[in-house]
This record gives sequence, C-alpha cells and structure tokens, in this order.
Amino acid sequence: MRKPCCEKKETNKGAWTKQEDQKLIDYIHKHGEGCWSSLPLAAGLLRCGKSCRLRWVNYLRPDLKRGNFGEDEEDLIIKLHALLGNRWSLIAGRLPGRTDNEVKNYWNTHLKRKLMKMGIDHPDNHRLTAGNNPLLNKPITSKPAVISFTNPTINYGVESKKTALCIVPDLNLDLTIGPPPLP
DNA sequence: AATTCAATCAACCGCCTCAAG
DNA sequence: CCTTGAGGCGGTTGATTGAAT
Repeated sequence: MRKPCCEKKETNKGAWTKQEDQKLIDYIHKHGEGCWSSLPLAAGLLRCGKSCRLRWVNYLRPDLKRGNFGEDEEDLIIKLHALLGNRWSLIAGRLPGRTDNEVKNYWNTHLKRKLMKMGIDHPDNHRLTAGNNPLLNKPITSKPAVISFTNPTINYGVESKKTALCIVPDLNLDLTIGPPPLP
C-alpha cells in the first residue's frame, strides 16, 4: 500500500487559517502554480502539497465565481451529468468559475434531491420512477440518455404541463465536450 | 432559551493514471 | 519492462450553521 503523500512530515490538518491562505496566495502570485509537492516548504506552510492544491483550486483561485448556482448552471450540470456521470472535473470544466468539488457538493445536496422530487428515483443514472409514469414501462434497450431542462425546452416533465417526455434512450443531447472556455 | 435535527460545504482519504528514471 | 512518486479525481467525513421543536 502506498504511503500517504505527507507521511514524512508533520503537517497541519483541518480548516485553513487566514495566515496560511495568505502565504499560499502570495507564493502562487510570485511563482505561479508549479510543483505542489515542493510548494509547502517553499511557501513556509506546514501542509501537504495535495492540501495546498485543493485549497487553491477550490477556494483561493481568483477566477472562482462562488455563490448560488444559476438556473442555467443547474440545467447544464444536469445535462452534463446525464452524459458524463460523476465526472465532476469534466462537468466543472464547462462551468466557468466553478470547481469540481463545488459541483459535486451541489449535485449531492441540491440537484439529487430536486430530481428525486420530480420522480427520478435514481438521479445518478437519471431514471424515472417507472411506477409513476406509464410512459416508462416500456423496456429501455440502451443506456438511458435522459433528460430535461428548464432551458432550453424540455422538462423532466413529471409535473410540468408543457412537457414532452423524459427519457429518450438515444436522445442526442447536442452537446459536445471540448476544452473549457478561455477565461 | 435550549435542544435536536437537517443541510451545507470545506477538507481529507484512498485510488488511479501517467511520466520519469 | 518495472518501480516510484506526483498530480488529479471521486467518494466520504465531520464541523458548522440554520431551522424546527
């Protein structure tokens, strides 16, 4: 079994202090994101490199948006999750200013629950509760591609009147994965 | 006001991949 | 090839906060 990356040294754990944050910010402003394993020593931090990277990527980066997710962001997450599954970093890559951790947390706390309320009892694979919806009692032959969005037009539709349908096995999501947009 | 419960989210853990030696 | 270590990722935990009783 591999040793943990920071077994060699005593390192701080838990919440970061303001001073630690500042040290990390200062160091990265001066030297850029480089070798995370040697960063803590160089920056005067008693943290392991992984912890520094995580703190920077998820919290200190200046281009982070933070705050509530917009409806368009929600839709995009649902759409991308249907396509990619739990590939949070890929999903986050399509949401400027959002991190994988943030997207993952948002999915687990808000969206999962929201989809379940809409009758999708397996939000992880975007399957609707068959018993609730006669349309769905047909066998699904291929991997369900799912879904719904408030914007553009289709909704999961369990409750919405304007809805069309919800699971379309071979639905073309008209979504291509490319490099994330430039900042 | 005090207590309990639920929701949220920052941070950790362990695994995987990949490049360097 | 094989080994090693760094970086990155997804799953999970636990502290904190807010709401309900």
